[in-house]
Amino acid sequence: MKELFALVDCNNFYVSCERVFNPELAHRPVVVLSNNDGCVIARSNEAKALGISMGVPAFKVKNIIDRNAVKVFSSNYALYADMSSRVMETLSTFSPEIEIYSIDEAFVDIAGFNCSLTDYGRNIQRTVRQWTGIPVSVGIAQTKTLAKIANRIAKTSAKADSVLDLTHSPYLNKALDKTPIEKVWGVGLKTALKLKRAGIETALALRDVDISWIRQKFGVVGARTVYELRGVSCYALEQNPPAKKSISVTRTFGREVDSVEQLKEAIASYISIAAEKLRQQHLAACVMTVFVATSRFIKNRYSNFYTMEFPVATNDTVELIRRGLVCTDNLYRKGYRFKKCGLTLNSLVPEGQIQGSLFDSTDRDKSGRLMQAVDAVNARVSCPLHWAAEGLNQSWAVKFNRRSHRYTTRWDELPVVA
DNA sequence: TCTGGGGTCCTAGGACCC
DNA sequence: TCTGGGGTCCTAGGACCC
Repeated sequence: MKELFALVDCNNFYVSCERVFNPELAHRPVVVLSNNDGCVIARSNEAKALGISMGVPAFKVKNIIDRNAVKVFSSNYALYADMSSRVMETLSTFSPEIEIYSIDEAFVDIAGFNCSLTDYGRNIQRTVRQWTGIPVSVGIAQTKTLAKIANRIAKTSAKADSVLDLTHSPYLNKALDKTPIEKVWGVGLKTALKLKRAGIETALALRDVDISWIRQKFGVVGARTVYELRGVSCYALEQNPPAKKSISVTRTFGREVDSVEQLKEAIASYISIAAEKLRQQHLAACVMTVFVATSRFIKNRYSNFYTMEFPVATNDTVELIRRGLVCTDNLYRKGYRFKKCGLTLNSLVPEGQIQGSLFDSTDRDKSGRLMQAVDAVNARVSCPLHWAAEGLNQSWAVKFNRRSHRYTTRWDELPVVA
């Protein structure tokens, strides 16, 4: 059967989440910032119109923000994650075949639907809006890449009004022609530059390019993009995401750190987050890489990483922290002001398939029960258990100076109706 | 003064084996 | 003395995504 995708994408998702609980924000310029209130990572249409670009450091647009009374929020990931799952649940009532592609996007398989696809898209849009308060746009096409393009135009074209079906559309060539090459899914900065130098500026030009030339210059990835633009699907719907191959936790400090003790607190605390993720996904890690770095923007720079292999795969927080602290000792250099650190867990294996070792003296049943107990407690309380190695006052912790309430996940932050 | 975080896939090149 | 070539596996780095 022919494939058919609807890409449902939440409009300015983080901003829209803030607006659901704060209606005063409607029609006003709003931005959401990254950790430590560093960069702009979401903008309302009004903020985009003011020329605030994606990813720009907040201090560089301070003037625009002040002059136009732009409302500024720190990231509130607890809120966004919860709103995301509400949106995804709503979508899964439309089709059992849905791929959650990111926090704010999902591909829905609508092959075999006989009704008007535009009407169907509009129905999705209305329902998500009504059930969650989040506005979405819907792009429909035979391939994921084309659905992306349809969605992008749906968002901005007044005529499309948030829903665009590009299957059998007389408008297809025009849509491709007005899509700049760098907006095509899979074409990044580098590839766009190379393509432009070859005179290819639009999605339409890329679709009609000689495929063997593309294959030679841009590899299989480039060729797939071209086929997708031609309506030949190369990327199937992935309903059951494959198991993770790596898990990382990295953060920029709220304040620079120069002592090894504080660096260790931070590493321990990120390891505890990473280990929890491992256990949630029933995985264990064989390899851990810890890294530390000073600011990238100073003269006296230092960054380094240290990789450790474990004799037996583990997801035990205590063991991982113990090993992580050894890594940190190896990485620390006196005299540097560290700005960032983190870790990646690699060579992940399913919990049930851990290879034992002859020389392993750890009581893994016992430590496993401890982890279960900790996870069980933390799932039920809003103030989770911490490990002593994480430190008590954590003066380096990430700053969220303008975070809104976690309306949907904390009893003490519920919205109040006056 | 202030510049995010978490992932995946592909490819080239080296190590190693027969 | 002459010193091949093909295959596999692994890794680092690049590019991309949201």
